Amino acid sequence: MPSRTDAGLSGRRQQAAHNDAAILAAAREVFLNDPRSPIADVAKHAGVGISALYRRYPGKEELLRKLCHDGLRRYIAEAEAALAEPDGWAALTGFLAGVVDADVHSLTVRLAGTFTPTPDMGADAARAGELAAALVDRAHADGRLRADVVAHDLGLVLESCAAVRVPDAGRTAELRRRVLAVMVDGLARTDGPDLPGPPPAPGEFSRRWDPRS
Amino acid sequence: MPSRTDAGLSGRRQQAAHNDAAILAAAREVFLNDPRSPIADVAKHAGVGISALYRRYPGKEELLRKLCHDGLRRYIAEAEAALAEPDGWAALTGFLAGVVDADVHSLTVRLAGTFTPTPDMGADAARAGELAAALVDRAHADGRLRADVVAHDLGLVLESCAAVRVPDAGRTAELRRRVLAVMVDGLARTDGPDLPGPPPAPGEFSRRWDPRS
DNA sequence: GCGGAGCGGAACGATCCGTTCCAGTGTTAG
DNA sequence: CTAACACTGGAACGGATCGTTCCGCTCCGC
Repeated sequence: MPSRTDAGLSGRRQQAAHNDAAILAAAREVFLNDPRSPIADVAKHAGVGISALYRRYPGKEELLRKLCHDGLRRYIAEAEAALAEPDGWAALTGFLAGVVDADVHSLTVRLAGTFTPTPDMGADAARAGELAAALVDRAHADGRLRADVVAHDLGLVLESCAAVRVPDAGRTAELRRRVLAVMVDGLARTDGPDLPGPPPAPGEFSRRWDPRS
Repeated sequence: MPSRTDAGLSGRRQQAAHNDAAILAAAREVFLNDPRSPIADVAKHAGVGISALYRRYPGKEELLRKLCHDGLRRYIAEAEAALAEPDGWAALTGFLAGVVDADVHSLTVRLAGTFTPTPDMGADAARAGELAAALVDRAHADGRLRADVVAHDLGLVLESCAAVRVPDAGRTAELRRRVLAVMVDGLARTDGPDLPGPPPAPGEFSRRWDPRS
């Protein structure tokens, strides 16, 4: 065995490790573009055959689950990193920008429903919710966040930003930043009237993670 | 023949007229929920058989085209109605609210690409673009609209709002209004920094209407 | 040199969906 | 009153799609 870690491999093993990454990257790109894409498109996009894919994942569902769970973990990581920021308002806006840039919400939202979630994912989703609530609380404490904004409004904001999509990925990121800037300024307005309608309820967006149906 | 108009019919003709409306309403609901729904779902949802559908439309594509074109016409009507408003800012916000409430953007955007557009639709799309530009110009003239907002930013806003979707249609409308309120306040901010990134270019969103591919 | 891990891609079977077709039914013209 | 017939519901068909399996090949690693 060449080494104890996966680094510094050569020959066949190196190609396998490369394919690992290529398949995941291709899957992200393809399924982000259209969650119902055939699995063959992922293989083609990764420049590998279908076998290389089925060697790593038992089926399509497992691949989607992994992609989605990775996105959820990234969401949590962004939230934790943001909470390290001392300024509550900067933490919140930085978190939103990070999640939007990483295209995490597309990953989790657009893929949800295409597979049956695991209990693990439910737990992570719960943790993500707590972190988001903490970010909102801190922003409120700073007095910079519109008073009647609740934690679940973040889901609304992220979903809205994720909807922006053009063929070019880089351009998509730019346009999303633009939309986010508008929304952040809207969230920052503290002298305006109350937001209309009942705020989003907990179940309205997180139901996707219930391990059923 | 019972009458010269379609009003006041009876018997079989009345049922036919009723089916006309039921099919269109069902198609709107079903295809809005998922543009790739099978045509049989539309018939089931309308409480009619598949024949009733094929009697009215030569195929699925024509139905989608009609739905989409209707949405586009509604967009134009909303814009024209808004332009009658003397206050430029109220015209713009009223237009946005009208389009969001009517779920027009979902209708046009989510259905685009599922059929080949007609030249007529291209012309209407161009007119819609002109009206949107006029609304933005007037809001700018009032000094209430953020300076670096361009006409095509409206597409961004509408697309973002249309992304909000929960199983219940009424609740969806409420949540969209909430998101729109945030964005409108963001658009109203005139003392902030410039919006990031190059603004949306004309072709980036209207390409859908080109009668090709 | 050899065993086998890893691979590419053809083949298969199931499912889905648009469209066609046919038999039934109530209406309306004469 | 009755004979067309406009309209309908839904079964049946054929084509397309897609997830998965399988087979033969290559080339690393011992």
